[in-house]
Order: sequence, then structure tokens, then C-alpha cells
Amino acid sequence: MRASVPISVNGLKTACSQCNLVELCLPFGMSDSDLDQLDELVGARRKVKRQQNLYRAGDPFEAIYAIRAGSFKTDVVLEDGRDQVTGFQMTGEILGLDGISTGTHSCNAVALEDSEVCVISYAKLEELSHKVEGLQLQFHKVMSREIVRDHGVMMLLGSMRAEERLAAFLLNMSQRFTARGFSAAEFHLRMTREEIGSYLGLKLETVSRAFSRFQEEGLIGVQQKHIRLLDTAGLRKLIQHQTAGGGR
Amino acid sequence: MRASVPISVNGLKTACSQCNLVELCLPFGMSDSDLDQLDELVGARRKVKRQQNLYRAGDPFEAIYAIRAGSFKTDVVLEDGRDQVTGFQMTGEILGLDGISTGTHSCNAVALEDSEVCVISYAKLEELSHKVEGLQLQFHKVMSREIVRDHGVMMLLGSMRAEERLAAFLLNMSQRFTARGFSAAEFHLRMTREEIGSYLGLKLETVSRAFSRFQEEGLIGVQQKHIRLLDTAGLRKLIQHQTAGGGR
DNA sequence: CGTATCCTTGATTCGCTTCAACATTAGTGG
DNA sequence: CCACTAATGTTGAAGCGAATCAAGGATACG
Repeated sequence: MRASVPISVNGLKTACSQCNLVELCLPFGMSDSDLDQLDELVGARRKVKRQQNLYRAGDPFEAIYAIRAGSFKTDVVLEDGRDQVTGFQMTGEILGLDGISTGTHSCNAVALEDSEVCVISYAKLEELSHKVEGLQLQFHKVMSREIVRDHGVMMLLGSMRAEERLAAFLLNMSQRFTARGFSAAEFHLRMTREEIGSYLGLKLETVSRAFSRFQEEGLIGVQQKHIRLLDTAGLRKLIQHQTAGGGR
Repeated sequence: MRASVPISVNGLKTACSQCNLVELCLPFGMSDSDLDQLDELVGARRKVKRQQNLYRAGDPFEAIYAIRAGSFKTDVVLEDGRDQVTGFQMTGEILGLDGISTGTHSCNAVALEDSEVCVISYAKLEELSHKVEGLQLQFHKVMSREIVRDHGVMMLLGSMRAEERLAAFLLNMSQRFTARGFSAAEFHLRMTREEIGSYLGLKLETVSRAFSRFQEEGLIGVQQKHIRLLDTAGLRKLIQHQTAGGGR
């Protein structure tokens, strides 16, 4: 089957069918023959250096991006200069979905380390979605997952206290590192305390204090950006077990 | 063109092509011939009484819903009972997108008043999206818009103070009422102070106090759920002009 | 090796929550 | 129609958690 489809496999081109991130990325759940077609879709790769923007709010929307290597943050900026980190993205995750709505990106995407993305032309994606069975569904799932994730962040920002937020953040990071084959208990954060704080709706000092407190209590080990989770059950309990029994 | 397509226009069935909400809803931007096809998609209407659930977290995902009349809230619930309103939806807006991701709804949708929705089978939507040019794009835009909206709420919850949040909420409601042909300056809120508070990450008392304060300052008139915006410019300034010059 | 960035910790302030009492409205049944 | 009750909204006083202000220390980077 696959051999019968004559695709020029350019060594420089990204091949989804060859990519080891397939299970985390857009192609997940697609058949082999679908995957071959997908290879056509993903045009170029693009390297983004640390601190550089992949795109900015206001940029015309042309493509979405799959992270091949590295990590990013996205943030929105208010007119008065206040900004809010809306998410941290890791390998296999999709960036740029915000642009579809108006044809213009509504947030900034900044690399947290030297990174590389696959550029997926949205026009081509639209076209291919009409043809390829599994692609449309998977793309919808990716968008829906983003919506569900955002709801989780709203819950976090709206109903949790500082230490609960940080615990939830750490458990989430751990889970995502695990999904990528890294240790669940030990990892390196690529973002600063200030960025974590912005994401969690806290000041950087509060984040720092919460880290220190977790360490005192033996829940985690902290050495700057290097984190060891020593008691994940304890962290989990911290989230559920708020002040005193019952609702908010 | 339209006459050549033999569609049985059942009086009881919803016809998107006839619906006066088209401009706010999924069919927006589609051609007349596309619209005729869409009429097939929208199966039944469903009435939902005040306080009743359209769906609950955990329900299997089968359809998305377009609000024909009335309004809803969506909320997510934590294991310990804390809950967070993630949004308020009005006529023409789409509910249920959260379910695509896992095939199971991740939040509750509750009618704020006696309401009616158009039930759109997701399986059929997927199928029709392959065929109908404009439908896929419009659906993607609806999902993307939801993501952008969620980012706005994150900004609100993460970086704004109580009165800024309420001002932003009121201006947003005003704008949405306007888009539906209602007065921009005078409207009736369907949700309680507690629900507003949950959405804005505040306690109901704080919401009530902020309402009172706005009234004292002549920004709005409040009579329970009936709101009059007297100084929208003032409300807008309140959002941008935080404590003292410069970013956070 | 020097400098800018990032992180930690303490003292104080401030905004929101909590607790509490009361007012108002809406809904119910006699 | 009105009395009764539950739900919702308002307002005050006190407490608490996170922000702010401030200083010093560790780390990464050129």
C-alpha cells in the first residue's frame, strides 16, 4: 500500500510517518495510508531560537505549528501592558489555533529554549481534511482538547489558592513529561518563576515561596529550575483537600 | 439553484436557511446552496427548562448544540465539590465542543432560563464537513473563537482586580446583547451574583459590592438583575487604567 | 570573570474573603 | 389575595492570603 503511493521523500522535509512524536501530535490515530498523504501537508521546518517569537499577536494567520523539539509559551497582552501567559507547550503539541477565528493571531508564541516546529499550512490542512478520513477528526480533537485544557486553567485561576495552583501545575508538567518518555519525578522547567506566576495568576515571589514551602514539607526537591517530585500523592491531596471540608 | 434541490421542508424541523440567527451561528458565511445542505444536518430541536442540564460532565458526546432561544452556563466541577463557571452562552452560540476531545463531555451545561437548542449530530457534521465547502472552515472558526475567548477569561482571572473583572464582564455582555439586536445600555442578566462570581473568580459578596460601587460612581444603574450602563467609557477606562501607570 | 538575570526571603500593606445580619424578591399554598 | 418560606441580594466588620516593597544571594551567560 504505502509503496504504491509515489511520494518524494526529501531528506530535509519532515515526514510525519517517520516522526516519533506521532502519538502526541496531529497525525495520531490516522491510518498508514493517511499518514503518507499527511507527509505532503507538512511543508517546512522552522527553527526558533530561545526568546524569539514564533508569531506575534496581530500577525496574519497562515499556518499552525507542531513542536518538533523544544518548548514555547503563549501569552496575551492587554493595552495597558499587563500580560498573561495562557499556556506552555511541549513537543508534539500544536500552536497557532487561536489564529483561525479571525485570520489574525491573538497571542504571542515565544520559544523557551532553542526549538524547532513543523509548519502546517492551514489552507492545505483545510483542503486535505476534506479528503483524508482521519485528519479532520483528529484536528477537531486537538482543538477540543485545547478548549478543555483552558477550562482547567480557568478552574485553577478561579477557584484555587496559590499552593494548590502550583501543585496542579507541577503534576501537570510531570504527566506531560511522562507522556514524552521522560521521568515523571524529576524534570527541568524551562520557564522562569515569573512566567509560572503569570500563568498561575500569581506574583513570582508567591511562586518562589510556595516552592520553598513544598520543599520544607518534603513534597518536592527544588534546585532552581530542576524539580524532583518526592510525594506526588501529597501534592494531589493538597489540591483536593482545601481549607476545611465542603465546597468553596 | 435552491429550487432544484428537493428538500422536504418539514414545518417542525429547524431550517438553518430560515433562521434569523444565522449570522451568529455555525452557518455564518456559507453560500445558499451550502445552507440547503446544512438544513439536513440539524436534526431536532430540544427544549431545556430553567435549571435543567443540557448535558453533564461524563455524558457521552454525540452532538453539539446551537442555542435557538434562551441562555446557558457551563461549569466544571472538582472532586472536592468546588465548581467554576467557565462561560455563559447566548442565542446563536454553540455548546458541547468540549466533548469532541475525549468523546465524553467534560463540563455541565445548564439552562439559565427556559431555552431551546438545535441538536447537531457530530457524526453528521463530520460527514457533511467533508462535502460542504464552507462548513468546515466555519466550524473551525467557531472552535478557535472559543479558544480565544477562553484566553480572554484567563487574562481576566489572572491579571485583573475585582472591579476590572466585573467591568469587563458587563461590557462583554453589552456587546453580545448588541450583536443580537438588543439594547447595548440596558439588559437583564439571567445569572445570579454567585454565578457571576464563580465565572469571575470572586465571591458573590464581592460582586455585589462592586455593583454597588459602580452605581455610586454613576457608571451603571442596578436593580437586581436589571442593569443599565450609564458610562461605558468610564467602565472601559476602569479596565485599562490599573492602580498606577505601567505594567504589572 | 564580570554583569545581568533570576531566585529567595522578610516586613508590611491591601484587597478579597469570611462571617454575620438583614433586606428584598420570587415562588407556594392556604 | 395574602401569608409564608426559600432563594437571592446587600451591607458591615474582622481576618487572612497574596501583593508589594525591599534587600541580598545564586546562577547563567557573554
